[in-house]
Amino acid sequence: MYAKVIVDIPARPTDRPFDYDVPPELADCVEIGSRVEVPFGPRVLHGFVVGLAEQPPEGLDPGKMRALRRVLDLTPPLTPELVRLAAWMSAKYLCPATAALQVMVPAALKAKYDRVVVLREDVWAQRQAKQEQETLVPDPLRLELAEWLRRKGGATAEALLEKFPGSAPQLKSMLDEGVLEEVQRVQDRMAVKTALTVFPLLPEAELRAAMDAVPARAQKQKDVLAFLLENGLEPIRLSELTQRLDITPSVVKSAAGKGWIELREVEVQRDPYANRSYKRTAPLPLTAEQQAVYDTISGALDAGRHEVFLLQGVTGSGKTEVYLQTIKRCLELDKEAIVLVPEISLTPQMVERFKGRFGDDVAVLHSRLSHGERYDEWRRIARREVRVVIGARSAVFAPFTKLGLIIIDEEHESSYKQEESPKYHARDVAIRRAGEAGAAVVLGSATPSLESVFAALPDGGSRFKLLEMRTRALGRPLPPVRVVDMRAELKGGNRSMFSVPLHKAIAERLHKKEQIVLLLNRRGYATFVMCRTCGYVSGCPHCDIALTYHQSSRTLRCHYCGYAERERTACPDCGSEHIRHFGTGTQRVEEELVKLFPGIRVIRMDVDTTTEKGAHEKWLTMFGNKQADVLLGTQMVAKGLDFPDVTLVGVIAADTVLNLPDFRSAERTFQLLTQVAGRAGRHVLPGEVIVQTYTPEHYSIAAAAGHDYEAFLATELEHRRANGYPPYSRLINITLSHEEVPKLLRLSEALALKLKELAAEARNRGEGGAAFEVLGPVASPIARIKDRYRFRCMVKYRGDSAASRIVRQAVDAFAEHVAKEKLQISVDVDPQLLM
DNA sequence: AGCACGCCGACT
DNA sequence: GTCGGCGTGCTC
Repeated sequence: MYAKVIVDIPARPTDRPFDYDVPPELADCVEIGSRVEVPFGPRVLHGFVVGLAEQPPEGLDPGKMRALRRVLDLTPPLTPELVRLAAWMSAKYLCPATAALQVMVPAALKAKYDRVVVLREDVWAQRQAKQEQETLVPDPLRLELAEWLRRKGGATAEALLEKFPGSAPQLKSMLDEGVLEEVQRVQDRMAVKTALTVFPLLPEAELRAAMDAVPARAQKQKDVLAFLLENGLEPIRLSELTQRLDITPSVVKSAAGKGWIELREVEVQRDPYANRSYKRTAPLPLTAEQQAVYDTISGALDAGRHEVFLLQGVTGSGKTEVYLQTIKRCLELDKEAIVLVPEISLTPQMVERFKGRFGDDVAVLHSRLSHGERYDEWRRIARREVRVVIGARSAVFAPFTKLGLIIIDEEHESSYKQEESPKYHARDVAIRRAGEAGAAVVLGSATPSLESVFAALPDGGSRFKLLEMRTRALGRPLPPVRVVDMRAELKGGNRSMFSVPLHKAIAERLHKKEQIVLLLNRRGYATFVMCRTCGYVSGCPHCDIALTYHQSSRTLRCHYCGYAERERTACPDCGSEHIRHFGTGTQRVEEELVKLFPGIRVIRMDVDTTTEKGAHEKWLTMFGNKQADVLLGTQMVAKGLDFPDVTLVGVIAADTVLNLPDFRSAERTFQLLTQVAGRAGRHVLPGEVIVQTYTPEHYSIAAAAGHDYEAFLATELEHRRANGYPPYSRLINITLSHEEVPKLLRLSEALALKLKELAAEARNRGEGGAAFEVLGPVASPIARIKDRYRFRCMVKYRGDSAASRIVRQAVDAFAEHVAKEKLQISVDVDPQLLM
């Protein structure tokens, strides 16, 4: 048997399958999706099997073929379906196939390569003999070194030098002589957690007899046997047994020595939710609107039909309940379901609802899990122990085989796009995967992305089916939104960051002991340092970007290259001491709140206060317990929170995002305002929203204030159409970088030309490439990172997928420049951030 | 991506 | 004469 293997070198020349001979003893356990260890040139690598054949591959000298060394897992971590999905991703997002495969498995399965020094015993023995013959005095350090390495079986050079300081010359000479050899070792990071478990060895009658024969002075051992008999001879964890009987492990070990029981290492799972119990909840009765939506989706589920539903429901319309019941239907059909939520809304509140409804049938995947925990959750999925997965972006790759439904909550969220390679969009991957599996997709949002809404319109080909829920489930009206013109406030002499109406509303809520959510809509939430005398801003010497201030270490750091410097007390340009860091903004708001309302209790949520693990949860719980009056934060307070006593939502400055040079800025502003407005008055108490802005007339702000998605949509679609932006076109961003500007400019222009040529050729052959436009090259918004200058070409196209192919051809044509002239090219298909 | 192979300058 | 610089080419 022969296998095609993608090796884990994410580079262009190795981005293709390599053929290997499968030795007969491995033939039974190699499958498509298996992780294998293969020889590759002088090295040993990990790879994924993507093809199997009985016949040797054609066109390859059979003498060149080498054999798989081993199969790394008992069962393949990927299904053939996921392997096909990876191939599609590789073609669509122009990433190496191995990058797509790797992103599908937990990090614990990623190979870690390290170089270790090992002793060549044969060569060493030879040298020893020769030295003895020549009666030379051996170097004691060499002897020690060799002996240590023999015992340890190898060590990294660093570990060796740490153990034997000053042994560098010996190390070097021994390597030169071939006594020591440096080899590459592959490490499996997968660590299965085990626990010692007690197993009875004898059948019941014999065990009982043994117990009766235990002498009185071994009372504790007797207790152990009694306990096991009482519990029907069930194996039990050693830790639990010692705890229950209040004995030490030595008691159990003695008993094991008598041959009554045995202790074995048994794999256990780290269940991060093990110590919590969830109250089981029953489905709630659906409103007529919810019922209609449910019926439509379950129609597709029952028929096993692939269909994409766009569920647009106002905030508070009860989308989650519809999800839960739809999943239930899916499970009744013996199919599996994936739920994607933005990382930020994967809160305990959300997890609780799913655990409460489906209990142990749910696995939760999110970034707060440790590698080990994540791996364990993933294994529960792979082993078919759960049928529902809820998680962030990468949960779309859950290794299910009977997938019936994928739900994407808050589908407009930009966090579904991965910003590192592979730069995939979970929504598009989900639709592709569901298409192949015959599964339904539900995209839920109160403020769907323009792309998705367009896909539901006849103009967009009616690829999605629109389902609407226009009323809130608890019958509460959407809260009134009051827009305050900050220009007028300024004219009226109010220079504070709180307008008169907001100030008054806060005071009122404090008086009534109701709660307030304040949003400071600041992008990047970065703090930078500026001189108030000359305007100097501390920038990174290697990148064209301002340094950000890190309070914990009192340093200025670059987010792009990691450069760091100490906080300054004087301006390096003019020497002035009026240099200060401009806080997150939330800090300043907090200060002013405390000044204006003495005694006010504020919880501030921003990067400074939420980096610690579990901090998020802690603050929200405190707020939920009414230990604070105000929850003040950045975007993170806008999502998914549900606190009954919140009756006021204030937006300090609505237009900060609006002024960014990105065609999606109006869309983002509208979405954010709508989301945050939805936090108010969700329960009995009526809510109110106050939005402060310098551009109250902007349609995104006006429409959000009127809860009028249609109005926003109409204006925005027209705007996009007029400018040829998505959804009326699609984009591919190609960033080139080089250390020298002239060369970079020349190569960028050559690439743009090549793209145009290839598009023209494709058009002539009738293979697509229509409406394929190349914009640029222009300098990237961040014109330099890590001392490399950056230019970008934007490809704007309509319709089919030929564009990815054309871009790939162009990039391939530049492979030589990449290799020889240190040019770097990075491609982002469907970019979400143009910055 | 690594690593080997291979071809030209400053040293015992 | 040799050691070693890193350019280029290959890995089933």
